[in-house]
Amino acid sequence: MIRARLKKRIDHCFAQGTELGYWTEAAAGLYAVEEPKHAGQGDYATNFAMVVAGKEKKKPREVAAQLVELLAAHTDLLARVEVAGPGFVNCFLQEGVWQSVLPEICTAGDAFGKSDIGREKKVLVEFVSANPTGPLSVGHGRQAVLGDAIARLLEATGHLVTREYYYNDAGRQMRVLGESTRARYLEQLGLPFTFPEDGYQGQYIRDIAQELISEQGDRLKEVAEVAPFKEKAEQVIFADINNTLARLGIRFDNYYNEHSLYENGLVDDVIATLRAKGLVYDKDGAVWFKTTEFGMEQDRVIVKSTGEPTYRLPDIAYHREKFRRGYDWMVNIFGSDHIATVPDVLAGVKALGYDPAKVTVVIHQFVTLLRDGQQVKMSTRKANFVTVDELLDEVGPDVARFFFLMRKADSQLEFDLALATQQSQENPVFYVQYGNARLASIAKQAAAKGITRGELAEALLARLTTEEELHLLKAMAVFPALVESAAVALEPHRIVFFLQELAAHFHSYYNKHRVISEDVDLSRARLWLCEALRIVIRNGLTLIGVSAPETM
RNA sequence: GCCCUCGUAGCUCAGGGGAUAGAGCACAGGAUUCCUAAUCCUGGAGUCGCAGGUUCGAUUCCUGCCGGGGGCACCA
Repeated sequence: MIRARLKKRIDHCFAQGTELGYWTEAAAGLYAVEEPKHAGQGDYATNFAMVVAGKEKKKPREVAAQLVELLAAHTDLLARVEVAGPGFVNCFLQEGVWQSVLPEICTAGDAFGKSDIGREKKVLVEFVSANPTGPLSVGHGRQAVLGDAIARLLEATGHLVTREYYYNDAGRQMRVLGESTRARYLEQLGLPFTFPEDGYQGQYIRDIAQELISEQGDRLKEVAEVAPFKEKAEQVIFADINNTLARLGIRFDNYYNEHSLYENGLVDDVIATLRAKGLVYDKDGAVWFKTTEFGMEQDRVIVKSTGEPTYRLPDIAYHREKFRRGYDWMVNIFGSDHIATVPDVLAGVKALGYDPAKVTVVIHQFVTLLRDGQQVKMSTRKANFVTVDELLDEVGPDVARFFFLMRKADSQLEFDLALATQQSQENPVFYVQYGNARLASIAKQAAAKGITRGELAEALLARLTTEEELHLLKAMAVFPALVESAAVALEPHRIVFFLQELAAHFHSYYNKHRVISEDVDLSRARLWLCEALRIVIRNGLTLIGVSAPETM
């Protein structure tokens, strides 16, 4: 917020300079105002002179001098301006500027960090989308938390968000699930059975079979259809998945069933539409989509010679429905194993006359799980995977969420169970939460001693002048811009890193300075500082769906 | 073979066209008569995978190579 203020002034100087003939408008919008890495280089620095000099073929130092001259009129904001290094202009703010962030934060409260840059754009965030064939694995967990945090960021920045779970309960996978369940059912009744070659081997299938036996007895032993087994399994597993998601604090607005696309003729309609456009042809008994028309190496089958569609076709139909439902932006969270489906679907969208640029796919890499220092290889079929439920039993939702968001989506995430469980008191999430608890405790202590913050307008915020206090004020001032950039980039890990840094600044401050002292004015100013910190930490934690306990 | 992605401190990872590349863990030492020690302070640690190119300036962008992961089906 302070940076934006300074940027405006520099933009103004740029315009003045063009009028004065110092430079042309060639460098408009190309220079930046940023925070220097090192102390002594000012509160902010701009590469203005280097960028302008590059365009004008001038010497950066000369341009810098001209900018300094123009900035001299802004003594209300700037105390001092220096030219440094190859031509950086370092800006030192007037005292009191940083303190002005406190009233903004404290007045905004829960709203601090929120914005309306989304302009009520309708966004569909699709994530998890696991078919109900088994419990959610740790990999799904990462996706669930990532998707939900992205949705929270978008909501905080003024987007109208729908969280959607796309699933299919009609495909081959589900048939195998039903057959697996029937096999276990017969097995547990002591009857002859054949377990499907690629069946689901998890214990949960046995549990479902047992449930069927206690509900139905052996009444299903002669049933030829797989339907009753499949339906039972689906119902139990979906309930389980939803329960897991609820434990993570994740709730979907909509579950979209792939099967409904067939029932409503939407899949056939895609073929018909593409065929009418000449983008589909028959070969070897299959139906092909001319993806080569969209820059791909080969055409793709969308209906197999058996008459069954491939996954691409309903995926394309589904995405068309997203457009038809009126979304302005579609965000898909996929695991890296689904990366290959993306170009096909985007080509389909384009072929149907919609703008693929409105679809953003966030690909996240796998979770590598370490148990006892050894990597656990996971496979859904063989059921030797760690479920999100098991993880939650061990570490709880706050730790799980925080850990899943500690890495950017592009990076593989190493989840060390030994670290997350046995040494949980050393987890970074507690470090941040402890900061919040300390802040709450300080407020309580102050109240117990009869010291209140008093009116914000009357607080002597100018008393906040220590290096640590200025660090904290600067850090908090960045928060709204951080939330915006994290939302636009769909990168919630930035919030996690910010929180860790802010908490570190606060813990350090706490150990060096006393908030509550004999100096009542100073105490009050510092209590307001703490109040602002509490707001920022809590708002940040809320963005990633982690709780902010007041005692620990 | 082709496509995507990653390669930064002993380990796990941030960062990213600019001025001296950061954090946590681990390791060593220290801090509490006082607001929660789940905290803090001090210390060492790096050819930013390799080689070219673009640029006033590259760890960051481009190309190639090497290495890890994922994907290239009439599986999803």
